[in-house]
Amino acid sequence: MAKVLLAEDDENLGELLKNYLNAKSFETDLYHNGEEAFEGFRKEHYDLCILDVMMPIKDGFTLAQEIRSFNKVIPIIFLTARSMKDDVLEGFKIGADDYITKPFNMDELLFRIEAILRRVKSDASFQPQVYTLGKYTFDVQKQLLQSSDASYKLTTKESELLKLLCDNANQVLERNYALKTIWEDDSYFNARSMDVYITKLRKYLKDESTVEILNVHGKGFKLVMY
Amino acid sequence: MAKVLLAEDDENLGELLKNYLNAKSFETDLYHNGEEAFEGFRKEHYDLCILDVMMPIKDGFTLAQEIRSFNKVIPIIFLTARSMKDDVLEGFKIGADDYITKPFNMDELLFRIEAILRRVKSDASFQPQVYTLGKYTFDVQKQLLQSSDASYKLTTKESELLKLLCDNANQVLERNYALKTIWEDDSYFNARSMDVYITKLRKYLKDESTVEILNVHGKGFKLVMY
DNA sequence: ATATATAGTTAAAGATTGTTAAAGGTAGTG
DNA sequence: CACTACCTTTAACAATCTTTAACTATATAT
Repeated sequence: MAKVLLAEDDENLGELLKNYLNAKSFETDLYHNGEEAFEGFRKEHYDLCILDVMMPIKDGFTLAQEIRSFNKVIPIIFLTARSMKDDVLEGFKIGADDYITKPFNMDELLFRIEAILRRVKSDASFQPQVYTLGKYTFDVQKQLLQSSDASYKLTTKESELLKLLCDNANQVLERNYALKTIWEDDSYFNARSMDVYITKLRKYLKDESTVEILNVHGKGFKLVMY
Repeated sequence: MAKVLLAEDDENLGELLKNYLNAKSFETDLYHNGEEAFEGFRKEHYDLCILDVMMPIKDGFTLAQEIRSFNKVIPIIFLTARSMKDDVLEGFKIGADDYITKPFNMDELLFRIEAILRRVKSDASFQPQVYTLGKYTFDVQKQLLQSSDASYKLTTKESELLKLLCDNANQVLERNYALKTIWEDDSYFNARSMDVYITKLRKYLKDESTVEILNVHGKGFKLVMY
């Protein structure tokens, strides 16, 4: 069950799409402009974004840029009425995964959504994702954190949390976002559980002084690397 | 528009990849062994390297090592045969960013390339912000204020406020602006809280006479440096 | 000069986070 | 099923960070 963020200012088209996607068992939230959509993105956890390019207050490209600054991997599909090529290129520079030109067949959109999710999923399960943390390398698939001195087999939660921190290196990883991504819901106890895992991760990294997990009071955590 | 160095001894696969990447608007140069590739690396500027591990004359790992000795940040992706397992780890110690196992889907390779370039770009846009305050240096990311005599780990709020003061060094940092930036809203209590933090910052800086936080009555504060 | 608003300082209260250990769950094995 | 090993959550308490409160000092205006 994937959660979809839909940003579309046209009320009719928006509702139509939302209902269609819900019927196809994508839990879809509709926002009517870029600003609303970004707020929603920060508060909830989504697996995929569908953004209209032309929207009031904040356009789709700007929105995508902001979303990318918080999440480098979430798939983004643009809806564009214009078939202008330059705009499309602009979108891909920001890190879009696909675009679809209005008017379009909804089945076609569905097909593309499924294709992208399939690719991302198979990619994630097949492709090694490896981060460098000072002297350590962190292999997400293998859940392995190792240096020449030490090698730690991480648990699922440890690994998921460290991956999120790495994805947001040198920026604040917000508590709520992490909780909704890893724990599904942000409750008091899950938040405490997360704190316990932060302690565990800090222990693993304690002998690498160039990597540190800082707390940002009331907001979340920040993985800083020098 | 990114330039890609591709080192692959298999003529068919090499040309196929080159054409594919060119079509995806990556300007790709193909080299047929490690030695050629290294010469090319020295002559041209590339944004990313894709290296086959098994190549005649000079293998991919050795090549990567040489490339790394000249450039510590350029992303390197290895192409490896499926059988290799421990060898792959060897590659990461040299500083590879990712590896992909043959046979692979070209779309998946493209996805990895884009993901890595996105990451590198956002890393590059992150420049460590360090201010000099007399004998102190203030590292915003690390939230660290240190001199040869003392080192203070700043809290989030202390750090945010000091950063704003530094950004507005020798000019007035207005109360309302600071409150709205750091505390989200300017209320009586937040203003008082800010005053408390000004006191804290002054304490940290008290033994550095060339730096001072002045009050501008009714307006805000000014960080003056001589 | 005196009143009033603004700022300085310190300490306590309140909120969040850090840490450790025990309890509860889950998956594998004999 | 019982046993084990490991992972995750809950609980309890300590430490730290932020806000509030109270009191003092200074600046500005009447």
